Amino acid sequence: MESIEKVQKFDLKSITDIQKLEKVSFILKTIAHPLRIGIISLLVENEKVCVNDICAQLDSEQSLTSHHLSNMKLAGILGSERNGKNINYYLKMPEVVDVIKCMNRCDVL
Amino acid sequence: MESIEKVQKFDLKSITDIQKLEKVSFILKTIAHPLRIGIISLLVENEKVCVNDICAQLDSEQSLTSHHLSNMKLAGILGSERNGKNINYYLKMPEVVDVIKCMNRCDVL
DNA sequence: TGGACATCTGAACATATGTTCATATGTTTG
DNA sequence: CAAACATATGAACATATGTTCAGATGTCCA
Repeated sequence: MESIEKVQKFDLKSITDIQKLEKVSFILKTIAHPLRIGIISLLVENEKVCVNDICAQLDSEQSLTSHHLSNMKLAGILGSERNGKNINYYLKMPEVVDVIKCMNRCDVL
Repeated sequence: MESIEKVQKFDLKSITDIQKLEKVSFILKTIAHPLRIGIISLLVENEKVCVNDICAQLDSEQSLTSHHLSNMKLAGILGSERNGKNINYYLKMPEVVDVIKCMNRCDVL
């Protein structure tokens, strides 16, 4: 798909190759879920949160939340560190917050 | 899931309810695909493009491209208008461009 | 060490999404 | 009106994703 490189002519200067297009869409796909956006939102105000907190705040199932967290961690969006019995998650890719803020500005929503 | 409303305490002021969270994730999910991002990129420089143009620029299949286009149209991201034999697509939700630009700023990519 | 707590993990399943193909629709022009 | 062109559409399929459940793992503390 060499011709996708032509995209770079069209003003999104840093998107030059298909690999980048795929990385961008991969990240977007990873955060495109209500619960995940909820989690990221929590991480805007709170530097770190543990699964328990998230479940309490967002009224979500522990196991499901955990699955979503490891998914986002795997994708490089979150990091985690154990603190005693708890495991805290933090934002490793702060840019995703801007993405959500962008969308949030959307009139049509 | 009433407690998702608590998200609004956490700095993303305009995300107040689960419906909004779902709308935002719906839009993100809709654009999270390499070809679709390619199409949106084309629409940054070119106000309108037809399927034929897209297929030529992005080296994509006509039918597949058409499916993606109608999907994005259905989601309210694109609009279309016929011009003779061609059907031109245009951006109806310019905010998605900012989303891609945000991601593009991401170091980690 | 054993029990309570916090979290993860993997299997199983339901559902959604992307892709291909063959064909239909609409438009222009000779 | 027929042929050529541009595009849409629907069925069928493969694959990816989200969810639930039951149980495993790791940590703390009496």
